[in-house]
Amino acid sequence: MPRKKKFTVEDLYHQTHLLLMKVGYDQFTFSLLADELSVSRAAIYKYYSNKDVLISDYLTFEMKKLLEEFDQMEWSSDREEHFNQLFELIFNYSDVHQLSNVFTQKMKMKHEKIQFKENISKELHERFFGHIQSFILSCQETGFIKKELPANLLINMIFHSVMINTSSDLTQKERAGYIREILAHGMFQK
Amino acid sequence: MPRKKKFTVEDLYHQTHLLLMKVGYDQFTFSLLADELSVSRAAIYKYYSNKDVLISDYLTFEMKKLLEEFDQMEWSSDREEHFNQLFELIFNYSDVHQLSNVFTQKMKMKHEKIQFKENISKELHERFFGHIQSFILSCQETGFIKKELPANLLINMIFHSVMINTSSDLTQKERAGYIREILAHGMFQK
DNA sequence: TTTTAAAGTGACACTAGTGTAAATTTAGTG
DNA sequence: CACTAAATTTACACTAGTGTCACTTTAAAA
Repeated sequence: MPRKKKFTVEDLYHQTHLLLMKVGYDQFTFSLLADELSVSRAAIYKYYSNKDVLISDYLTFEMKKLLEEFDQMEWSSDREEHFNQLFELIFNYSDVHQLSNVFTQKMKMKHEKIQFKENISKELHERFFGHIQSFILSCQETGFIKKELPANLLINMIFHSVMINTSSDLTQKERAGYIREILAHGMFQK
Repeated sequence: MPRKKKFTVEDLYHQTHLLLMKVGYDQFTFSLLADELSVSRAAIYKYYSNKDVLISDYLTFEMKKLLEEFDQMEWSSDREEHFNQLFELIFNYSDVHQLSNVFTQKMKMKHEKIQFKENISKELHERFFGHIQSFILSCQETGFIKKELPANLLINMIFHSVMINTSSDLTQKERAGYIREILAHGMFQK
Protein backbone atom coordinates (compact mmCIF):
# COMPACT_ATOMS: atom_id res chain seq x y z
CA MET A 1 0.00 0.00 0.00
CA PRO A 2 2.52 2.59 1.06
CA ARG A 3 4.47 4.78 -1.25
CA LYS A 4 8.26 4.37 -1.62
CA LYS A 5 10.38 6.51 0.69
CA LYS A 6 12.56 9.07 -1.06
CA PHE A 7 15.29 8.95 1.59
CA THR A 8 16.49 6.61 4.33
CA VAL A 9 17.55 7.34 7.89
CA GLU A 10 21.11 6.72 6.70
CA ASP A 11 20.76 9.42 4.03
CA LEU A 12 19.36 11.76 6.63
CA TYR A 13 22.16 11.14 9.13
CA HIS A 14 24.82 11.39 6.46
CA GLN A 15 23.56 14.72 5.14
CA THR A 16 23.05 15.96 8.70
CA HIS A 17 26.70 15.26 9.39
CA LEU A 18 27.91 16.95 6.21
CA LEU A 19 25.71 19.99 6.69
CA LEU A 20 26.63 20.43 10.36
CA MET A 21 30.33 20.28 9.50
CA LYS A 22 29.82 22.71 6.64
CA VAL A 23 27.63 25.46 8.12
CA GLY A 24 27.59 24.75 11.88
CA TYR A 25 24.69 24.36 14.29
CA ASP A 26 23.19 27.83 14.06
CA GLN A 27 22.96 27.92 10.29
CA PHE A 28 21.84 24.31 10.02
CA THR A 29 18.24 24.47 8.72
CA PHE A 30 15.70 21.98 7.45
CA SER A 31 15.56 23.95 4.21
CA LEU A 32 19.23 23.34 3.46
CA LEU A 33 18.96 19.73 4.56
CA ALA A 34 15.89 19.19 2.37
CA ASP A 35 17.76 20.59 -0.62
CA GLU A 36 20.61 18.16 -0.08
CA LEU A 37 18.14 15.28 0.09
CA SER A 38 16.17 16.56 -2.93
CA VAL A 39 13.03 16.49 -0.89
CA SER A 40 10.62 19.07 0.49
CA ARG A 41 11.28 20.64 3.86
CA ALA A 42 7.96 19.41 5.26
CA ALA A 43 8.90 15.81 4.51
CA ILE A 44 11.61 15.97 7.18
CA TYR A 45 9.13 17.33 9.72
CA LYS A 46 7.21 14.06 9.36
CA TYR A 47 10.17 12.32 11.02
CA TYR A 48 11.66 15.00 13.24
CA SER A 49 9.70 17.81 14.86
CA ASN A 50 12.75 20.11 14.86
CA LYS A 51 16.48 20.16 14.23
CA ASP A 52 17.45 19.58 17.85
CA VAL A 53 15.68 16.23 17.94
CA LEU A 54 17.30 15.21 14.67
CA ILE A 55 20.80 16.24 15.73
CA SER A 56 20.40 14.59 19.12
CA ASP A 57 19.34 11.35 17.43
CA TYR A 58 22.18 11.55 14.93
CA LEU A 59 24.81 12.14 17.62
CA THR A 60 23.37 9.35 19.76
CA PHE A 61 23.73 7.04 16.78
CA GLU A 62 27.37 8.02 16.28
CA MET A 63 28.28 7.81 19.95
CA LYS A 64 26.80 4.33 20.17
CA LYS A 65 29.00 3.22 17.28
CA LEU A 66 32.01 4.75 19.02
CA LEU A 67 31.21 3.10 22.36
CA GLU A 68 30.83 -0.28 20.64
CA GLU A 69 34.22 0.10 18.98
CA PHE A 70 35.60 1.16 22.33
CA ASP A 71 34.18 -1.83 24.16
CA GLN A 72 35.37 -4.32 21.54
CA MET A 73 38.88 -2.89 21.40
CA GLU A 74 41.75 -5.25 22.19
CA TRP A 75 43.99 -3.08 24.27
CA SER A 76 47.73 -3.51 24.10
CA SER A 77 49.52 -4.49 27.28
CA ASP A 78 52.14 -1.83 26.56
CA ARG A 79 51.05 1.38 28.23
CA GLU A 80 52.24 3.75 25.52
CA GLU A 81 50.70 1.60 22.81
CA HIS A 82 47.45 1.54 24.81
CA PHE A 83 47.55 5.33 24.85
CA ASN A 84 48.14 5.39 21.09
CA GLN A 85 45.15 3.15 20.47
CA LEU A 86 42.97 5.37 22.61
CA PHE A 87 44.23 8.47 20.88
CA GLU A 88 43.58 6.99 17.44
CA LEU A 89 40.05 6.02 18.38
CA ILE A 90 39.30 9.55 19.55
CA PHE A 91 40.96 10.98 16.48
CA ASN A 92 38.81 8.88 14.14
CA TYR A 93 35.69 10.35 15.69
CA SER A 94 36.93 13.92 16.05
CA ASP A 95 34.05 15.30 13.99
CA VAL A 96 31.53 13.68 16.29
CA HIS A 97 33.22 15.00 19.41
CA GLN A 98 33.30 18.47 17.98
CA LEU A 99 29.64 18.38 16.96
CA SER A 100 28.65 16.89 20.27
CA ASN A 101 30.50 19.59 22.16
CA VAL A 102 28.86 22.41 20.27
CA PHE A 103 25.43 20.83 20.46
CA THR A 104 25.64 20.29 24.21
CA GLN A 105 26.64 23.91 24.69
CA LYS A 106 23.76 25.15 22.53
CA MET A 107 21.29 23.02 24.45
CA LYS A 108 22.58 24.43 27.72
CA MET A 109 21.88 27.93 26.45
CA LYS A 110 18.37 27.10 25.27
CA HIS A 111 17.68 25.42 28.57
CA GLU A 112 17.54 28.81 30.23
CA LYS A 113 14.55 29.80 28.12
CA ILE A 114 12.92 26.54 27.12
CA GLN A 115 12.72 23.51 29.37
CA PHE A 116 14.25 21.04 26.95
CA LYS A 117 14.23 17.26 27.21
CA GLU A 118 17.41 15.61 28.46
CA ASN A 119 20.13 15.23 25.90
CA ILE A 120 20.99 11.58 25.47
CA SER A 121 24.02 12.08 23.25
CA LYS A 122 25.52 14.16 26.02
CA GLU A 123 25.11 11.25 28.43
CA LEU A 124 26.82 8.88 26.02
CA HIS A 125 29.61 11.39 25.52
CA GLU A 126 30.13 11.52 29.26
CA ARG A 127 30.14 7.75 29.53
CA PHE A 128 32.97 7.65 27.01
CA PHE A 129 34.65 10.39 28.97
CA GLY A 130 34.42 8.21 32.09
CA HIS A 131 36.08 5.26 30.38
CA ILE A 132 39.05 7.39 29.44
CA GLN A 133 39.26 9.00 32.84
CA SER A 134 39.70 5.67 34.55
CA PHE A 135 42.51 4.77 32.15
CA ILE A 136 44.31 8.01 32.87
CA LEU A 137 43.87 7.64 36.62
CA SER A 138 45.32 4.14 36.54
CA CYS A 139 48.25 5.45 34.50
CA GLN A 140 48.84 8.09 37.11
CA GLU A 141 48.74 5.53 39.92
CA THR A 142 51.46 3.48 38.25
CA GLY A 143 53.45 6.67 37.61
CA PHE A 144 53.23 6.41 33.86
CA ILE A 145 51.49 9.77 33.56
CA LYS A 146 52.46 12.75 35.72
CA LYS A 147 50.43 12.62 38.91
CA GLU A 148 50.08 16.37 39.38
CA LEU A 149 48.08 16.89 36.16
CA PRO A 150 44.27 16.90 36.63
CA ALA A 151 42.75 14.04 34.63
CA ASN A 152 39.91 16.22 33.38
CA LEU A 153 42.33 18.67 31.89
CA LEU A 154 44.27 15.90 30.13
CA ILE A 155 41.11 14.57 28.55
CA ASN A 156 40.07 18.00 27.44
CA MET A 157 43.48 18.61 25.92
CA ILE A 158 43.22 15.41 23.90
CA PHE A 159 39.71 16.16 22.72
CA HIS A 160 40.62 19.70 21.76
CA SER A 161 43.80 18.66 20.00
CA VAL A 162 42.08 16.24 17.68
CA MET A 163 39.89 19.10 16.45
CA ILE A 164 42.87 21.08 15.18
CA ASN A 165 42.65 21.50 11.44
CA THR A 166 45.82 23.07 10.13
CA SER A 167 45.68 24.15 6.53
CA SER A 168 49.16 22.74 5.97
CA ASP A 169 49.88 19.83 3.65
CA LEU A 170 50.06 17.14 6.32
CA THR A 171 47.98 14.00 5.95
CA GLN A 172 45.51 13.19 8.70
CA LYS A 173 47.81 10.42 9.96
CA GLU A 174 50.92 12.58 10.05
CA ARG A 175 49.08 15.29 11.92
CA ALA A 176 47.68 12.81 14.41
CA GLY A 177 51.18 11.43 14.96
CA TYR A 178 52.73 14.80 15.68
CA ILE A 179 49.93 15.85 18.00
CA ARG A 180 50.18 12.61 19.92
CA GLU A 181 53.93 13.08 20.24
CA ILE A 182 53.50 16.57 21.68
CA LEU A 183 50.82 15.51 24.15
CA ALA A 184 52.85 12.52 25.27
CA HIS A 185 56.38 13.93 25.38
CA GLY A 186 56.13 17.67 24.77
CA MET A 187 57.57 19.92 22.14
CA PHE A 188 60.88 20.56 23.94
CA GLN A 189 63.96 18.49 23.36
CA LYS A 190 64.79 16.48 26.44
CA MET B 1 25.93 72.07 19.51
CA PRO B 2 25.74 68.32 19.46
CA ARG B 3 23.78 66.22 21.80
CA LYS B 4 25.50 64.04 24.40
CA LYS B 5 26.28 60.50 23.26
CA LYS B 6 24.53 57.76 25.18
CA PHE B 7 27.38 55.29 24.71
CA THR B 8 31.06 55.42 23.87
CA VAL B 9 33.11 53.29 21.49
CA GLU B 10 34.53 51.63 24.60
CA ASP B 11 31.03 50.70 25.79
CA LEU B 12 30.28 49.34 22.35
CA TYR B 13 33.44 47.25 22.17
CA HIS B 14 33.01 45.97 25.69
CA GLN B 15 29.43 44.84 25.13
CA THR B 16 30.39 43.41 21.75
CA HIS B 17 32.99 41.28 23.48
CA LEU B 18 30.63 40.11 26.21
CA LEU B 19 27.81 39.34 23.79
CA LEU B 20 30.06 37.47 21.34
CA MET B 21 31.42 35.34 24.16
CA LYS B 22 27.93 34.71 25.47
CA VAL B 23 25.91 33.88 22.36
CA GLY B 24 28.49 33.43 19.58
CA TYR B 25 28.77 35.01 16.16
CA ASP B 26 25.60 33.67 14.57
CA GLN B 27 23.28 34.73 17.36
CA PHE B 28 24.98 38.06 17.87
CA THR B 29 22.42 40.69 16.79
CA PHE B 30 22.15 44.46 16.97
CA SER B 31 18.91 44.03 18.90
CA LEU B 32 20.65 42.17 21.72
CA LEU B 33 23.57 44.60 21.65
CA ALA B 34 21.22 47.60 21.75
CA ASP B 35 19.44 46.15 24.77
CA GLU B 36 22.75 45.79 26.61
CA LEU B 37 23.60 49.41 25.83
CA SER B 38 20.08 50.63 26.71
CA VAL B 39 19.83 52.26 23.34
CA SER B 40 17.74 51.72 20.22
CA ARG B 41 18.91 49.33 17.54
CA ALA B 42 18.96 52.07 14.91
CA ALA B 43 21.42 54.09 16.97
CA ILE B 44 24.09 51.46 16.41
CA TYR B 45 23.45 51.55 12.67
CA LYS B 46 24.55 55.19 12.75
CA TYR B 47 28.06 53.96 13.53
CA TYR B 48 28.21 50.52 11.96
CA SER B 49 26.33 49.45 8.86
CA ASN B 50 26.25 45.82 9.99
CA LYS B 51 27.62 43.43 12.60
CA ASP B 52 30.55 42.25 10.47
CA VAL B 53 31.99 45.75 10.26
CA LEU B 54 31.57 46.22 14.00
CA ILE B 55 33.16 42.89 14.91
CA SER B 56 36.00 43.45 12.47
CA ASP B 57 36.69 46.85 14.02
CA TYR B 58 36.51 45.48 17.54
CA LEU B 59 38.90 42.62 16.78
CA THR B 60 41.28 44.97 15.02
CA PHE B 61 41.30 47.12 18.14
CA GLU B 62 42.10 44.14 20.36
CA MET B 63 44.76 42.74 18.07
CA LYS B 64 46.49 46.11 17.93
CA LYS B 65 46.64 46.16 21.74
CA LEU B 66 48.06 42.67 21.70
CA LEU B 67 50.68 43.52 19.08
CA GLU B 68 51.74 46.55 21.08
CA GLU B 69 52.16 44.47 24.21
CA PHE B 70 54.05 41.96 22.13
CA ASP B 71 56.40 44.54 20.67
CA GLN B 72 57.13 46.14 24.04
CA MET B 73 57.76 42.84 25.77
CA GLU B 74 61.14 42.40 27.43
CA TRP B 75 61.98 38.87 26.55
CA SER B 76 63.94 36.71 28.95
CA SER B 77 67.28 35.39 27.76
CA ASP B 78 66.35 31.99 29.13
CA ARG B 79 64.66 30.05 26.36
CA GLU B 80 62.11 28.28 28.52
CA GLU B 81 61.23 31.52 30.31
CA HIS B 82 60.88 33.20 26.92
CA PHE B 83 58.45 30.47 25.93
CA ASN B 84 56.52 30.99 29.17
CA GLN B 85 56.21 34.70 28.52
CA LEU B 86 54.95 34.05 25.03
CA PHE B 87 52.49 31.49 26.28
CA GLU B 88 51.18 33.82 28.96
CA LEU B 89 50.66 36.61 26.47
CA ILE B 90 48.64 34.35 24.20
CA PHE B 91 46.73 33.02 27.16
CA ASN B 92 45.75 36.51 28.31
CA TYR B 93 44.16 37.14 24.92
CA SER B 94 42.61 33.72 24.46
CA ASP B 95 39.12 35.18 24.04
CA VAL B 96 40.29 37.41 21.25
CA HIS B 97 42.01 34.55 19.44
CA GLN B 98 38.93 32.43 19.71
CA LEU B 99 36.64 35.19 18.44
CA SER B 100 39.06 36.06 15.67
CA ASN B 101 39.22 32.43 14.55
CA VAL B 102 35.47 32.05 14.38
CA PHE B 103 35.00 35.39 12.67
CA THR B 104 37.59 34.67 10.00
CA GLN B 105 35.95 31.35 9.28
CA LYS B 106 32.49 32.94 8.98
CA MET B 107 33.84 35.58 6.63
CA LYS B 108 35.39 32.89 4.45
CA MET B 109 31.99 31.23 4.16
CA LYS B 110 30.20 34.45 3.26
CA HIS B 111 32.89 35.23 0.74
CA GLU B 112 31.51 32.51 -1.50
CA LYS B 113 28.21 34.33 -1.82
CA ILE B 114 29.05 37.97 -1.14
CA GLN B 115 32.27 39.63 -2.21
CA PHE B 116 33.28 40.97 1.17
CA LYS B 117 35.92 43.55 1.91
CA GLU B 118 39.24 42.27 3.20
CA ASN B 119 39.35 41.41 6.85
CA ILE B 120 41.94 43.52 8.64
CA SER B 121 41.79 41.73 11.97
CA LYS B 122 42.71 38.57 10.10
CA GLU B 123 45.81 40.27 8.75
CA LEU B 124 46.83 41.41 12.23
CA HIS B 125 46.22 37.91 13.54
CA GLU B 126 48.52 36.54 10.89
CA ARG B 127 51.20 39.12 11.67
CA PHE B 128 51.18 37.95 15.29
CA PHE B 129 51.29 34.40 14.00
CA GLY B 130 54.40 35.30 12.02
CA HIS B 131 56.17 36.71 15.08
CA ILE B 132 55.65 33.48 16.95
CA GLN B 133 56.63 31.35 14.01
CA SER B 134 60.06 32.95 13.80
CA PHE B 135 60.60 32.35 17.52
CA ILE B 136 59.74 28.69 17.16
CA LEU B 137 61.93 28.26 14.09
CA SER B 138 64.91 29.78 15.91
CA CYS B 139 64.25 27.45 18.84
CA GLN B 140 64.28 24.54 16.45
CA GLU B 141 67.56 25.66 14.89
CA THR B 142 69.23 25.73 18.29
CA GLY B 143 67.74 22.34 19.09
CA PHE B 144 65.61 23.64 21.95
CA ILE B 145 62.39 22.50 20.30
CA LYS B 146 62.13 19.22 18.42
CA LYS B 147 63.08 19.83 14.80
CA GLU B 148 60.70 17.30 13.26
CA LEU B 149 57.54 19.08 14.46
CA PRO B 150 55.99 21.48 11.90
CA ALA B 151 56.01 25.01 13.32
CA ASN B 152 52.49 25.70 12.08
CA LEU B 153 51.18 22.75 13.99
CA LEU B 154 52.89 23.86 17.19
CA ILE B 155 51.37 27.31 16.93
CA ASN B 156 47.94 25.88 16.30
CA MET B 157 48.30 23.58 19.28
CA ILE B 158 49.14 26.51 21.54
CA PHE B 159 46.28 28.63 20.23
CA HIS B 160 43.83 25.78 20.57
CA SER B 161 45.02 24.86 24.03
CA VAL B 162 44.44 28.29 25.47
CA MET B 163 40.81 28.04 24.43
CA ILE B 164 40.17 25.01 26.60
CA ASN B 165 37.62 25.81 29.27
CA THR B 166 37.32 22.96 31.71
CA SER B 167 34.46 23.22 34.12
CA SER B 168 36.73 22.06 36.94
CA ASP B 169 37.66 24.21 39.89
CA LEU B 170 41.07 25.31 38.64
CA THR B 171 41.97 28.99 38.54
CA GLN B 172 42.93 30.49 35.20
CA LYS B 173 46.57 30.58 36.26
CA GLU B 174 46.68 26.99 37.43
CA ARG B 175 45.08 25.82 34.22
CA ALA B 176 47.52 27.84 32.13
CA GLY B 177 50.41 26.34 34.08
CA TYR B 178 49.33 22.76 33.54
CA ILE B 179 48.63 23.28 29.86
CA ARG B 180 52.02 24.90 29.37
CA GLU B 181 53.67 21.99 31.17
CA ILE B 182 51.98 19.46 28.87
CA LEU B 183 52.83 21.33 25.69
CA ALA B 184 56.42 21.80 26.78
CA HIS B 185 57.25 18.45 28.36
CA GLY B 186 54.29 16.15 27.73
CA MET B 187 51.97 14.28 30.03
CA PHE B 188 54.17 11.19 30.37
CA GLN B 189 56.67 10.74 33.13
CA LYS B 190 60.19 10.81 31.75
C1' DT C 1 15.61 82.51 23.87
C1' DT C 2 16.17 80.83 19.35
C1' DT C 3 18.74 78.11 16.26
C1' DT C 4 21.42 74.28 14.85
C1' DA C 5 23.16 69.89 13.89
C1' DA C 6 24.46 65.73 15.82
C1' DA C 7 22.35 61.84 18.39
C1' DG C 8 18.83 58.93 18.89
C1' DT C 9 14.04 56.78 17.92
C1' DG C 10 9.95 54.62 15.64
C1' DA C 11 8.04 52.67 11.88
C1' DC C 12 8.21 50.32 7.47
C1' DA C 13 9.34 47.01 3.95
C1' DC C 14 11.95 43.02 3.19
C1' DT C 15 14.02 38.44 3.96
C1' DA C 16 14.33 33.95 5.97
C1' DG C 17 13.31 30.19 9.13
C1' DT C 18 9.49 27.53 11.75
C1' DG C 19 5.75 24.48 12.30
C1' DT C 20 1.21 22.84 10.63
C1' DA C 21 -2.73 21.28 7.96
C1' DA C 22 -4.94 20.40 3.81
C1' DA C 23 -4.16 18.52 -0.66
C1' DT C 24 -1.65 15.50 -3.81
C1' DT C 25 1.09 11.59 -5.29
C1' DT C 26 2.01 6.79 -5.55
C1' DA C 27 2.81 1.63 -4.77
C1' DG C 28 0.52 -2.17 -3.73
C1' DT C 29 -4.23 -4.66 -2.70
C1' DG C 30 -8.59 -6.53 -3.83
C1' DC D 1 -9.11 -0.58 -12.66
C1' DA D 2 -10.41 1.57 -8.50
C1' DC D 3 -9.13 1.95 -3.60
C1' DT D 4 -6.20 2.83 0.31
C1' DA D 5 -2.94 4.71 3.24
C1' DA D 6 1.65 6.14 3.71
C1' DA D 7 4.85 9.57 1.76
C1' DT D 8 5.35 13.85 0.12
C1' DT D 9 4.27 18.54 -1.28
C1' DT D 10 2.06 23.08 -1.32
C1' DA D 11 0.38 26.89 1.02
C1' DC D 12 -0.25 29.62 5.04
C1' DA D 13 0.40 32.07 9.34
C1' DC D 14 3.82 33.35 12.51
C1' DT D 15 8.30 34.97 14.35
C1' DA D 16 12.62 37.40 14.18
C1' DG D 17 16.50 39.86 12.18
C1' DT D 18 18.01 43.57 8.62
C1' DG D 19 18.67 48.04 6.79
C1' DT D 20 16.66 52.59 5.91
C1' DC D 21 14.35 57.01 6.42
C1' DA D 22 11.67 60.52 8.17
C1' DC D 23 11.07 62.42 12.58
C1' DT D 24 12.19 63.82 17.39
C1' DT D 25 15.30 65.12 21.08
C1' DT D 26 18.92 67.78 23.13
C1' DA D 27 23.26 70.46 24.32
C1' DA D 28 25.43 74.38 23.29
C1' DA D 29 26.43 78.52 20.20
C1' DA D 30 24.70 82.92 18.84
